[in-house]
Amino acid sequence: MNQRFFTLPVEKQQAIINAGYRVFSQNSYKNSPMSEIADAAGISKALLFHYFHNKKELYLFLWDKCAETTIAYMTEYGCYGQTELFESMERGMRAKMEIIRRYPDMGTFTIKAFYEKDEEICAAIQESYHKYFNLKADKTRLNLDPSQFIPGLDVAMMYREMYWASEGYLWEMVQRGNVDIDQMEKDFTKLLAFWKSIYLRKE
Amino acid sequence: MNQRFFTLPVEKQQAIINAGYRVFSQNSYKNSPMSEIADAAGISKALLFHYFHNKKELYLFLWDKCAETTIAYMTEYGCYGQTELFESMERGMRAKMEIIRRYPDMGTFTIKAFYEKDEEICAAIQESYHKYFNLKADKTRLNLDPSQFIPGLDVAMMYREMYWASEGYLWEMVQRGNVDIDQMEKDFTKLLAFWKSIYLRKE
DNA sequence: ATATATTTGACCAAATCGGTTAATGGAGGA
DNA sequence: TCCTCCATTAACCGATTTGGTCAAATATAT
Repeated sequence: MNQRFFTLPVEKQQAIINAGYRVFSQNSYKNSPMSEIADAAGISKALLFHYFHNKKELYLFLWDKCAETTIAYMTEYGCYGQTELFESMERGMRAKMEIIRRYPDMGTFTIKAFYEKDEEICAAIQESYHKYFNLKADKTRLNLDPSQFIPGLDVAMMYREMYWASEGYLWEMVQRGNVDIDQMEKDFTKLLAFWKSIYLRKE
Repeated sequence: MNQRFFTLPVEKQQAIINAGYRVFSQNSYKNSPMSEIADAAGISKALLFHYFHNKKELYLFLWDKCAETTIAYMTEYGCYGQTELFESMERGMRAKMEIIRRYPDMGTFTIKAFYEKDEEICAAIQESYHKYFNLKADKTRLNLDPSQFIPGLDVAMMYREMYWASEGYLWEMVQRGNVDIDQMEKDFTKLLAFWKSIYLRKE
């Protein structure tokens, strides 16, 4: 790709990136026209091809950007090395919401890219999968000492359930189109308080 | 549309319907080629146009089929008029899983269609929205007498949380591609038991 | 064999695709 | 003021694909 892309104003870079995420997340690779991405970014198709020499290059750039961005935000929000369950959950959620704020369609793109069938790119995607493999939450470090929870609680099940609920919530929000981050903050704070109120052992 | 479509063997009808749901749920309306749908259904493009005279007609047929199917399954599984919370939750989930078994991509199509921007169809979609509006779970009939739950429980929050978790779970499964209904049954049974174990007041 | 219904390959004009090229226009330095 | 440089684009390219048609081929039933 053309390195001059990085000298563009950041807002313009993000406009192009988000346009790519949007179109690629709403269509298969084959059925995602470069012209539509250019339109969504507010630039001409020729300029898009000036920065990314072909469609595959743009797609793989966006793919790498996913891993890079995720790691960056997870690090910034101190998600790694957490030992306390709810603290870990909260930091993870805040990192995710911040990513959604900057790149609303990145999450959807990531999943779609992972399952993309087109032979022109699926090889390259699967090859670099290890970049994502590393991110898998290191639950091993979590302190899941049962004594902090209500007696007889199935801790593993609780963990899965909380994960599904937060995914379901985020998915509902993203699907809706324009995401209201402030509302999401409030909702998630309430959700977290709710979890604590029912799962933690009361004195 | 050509009424002879309904004289086809049911499996063939479903193959065509599922092909439509698949392609339309993975691409925007404009970027969904009829040829791709025909290929996915295992028939020729000409035959597809024989049953559905144009793309819009097929799309709107599939849209109506969503509402019709949902109502049919919800009725069959006795989802309406339930008063007990977990019973209602279980029946709803089983109906949804059964829909996924027959039409794996219908749910994704429904949401995508609802937010579709293409002016050729978005008018027609929004117009017939009332068909879906009726389905909204009639929570009013639910018996949410707090005495059955653990003391101090935020019942509304519990309800939302359970909804998000089941949506998040289903979404994860559908996204994965080939859905394993048996596994889903097991997972959901465990999930339901878990909810009861933590939310219901113990004697 | 004949009549009828199902299914398709081949075809169409028009649009769109990924990608290129030559030109435009504006900012900065001399 | 003129020149250079570079971001930006309109116009263009050949190739492919699009939504949609049609006549012919095939299967089915009588």
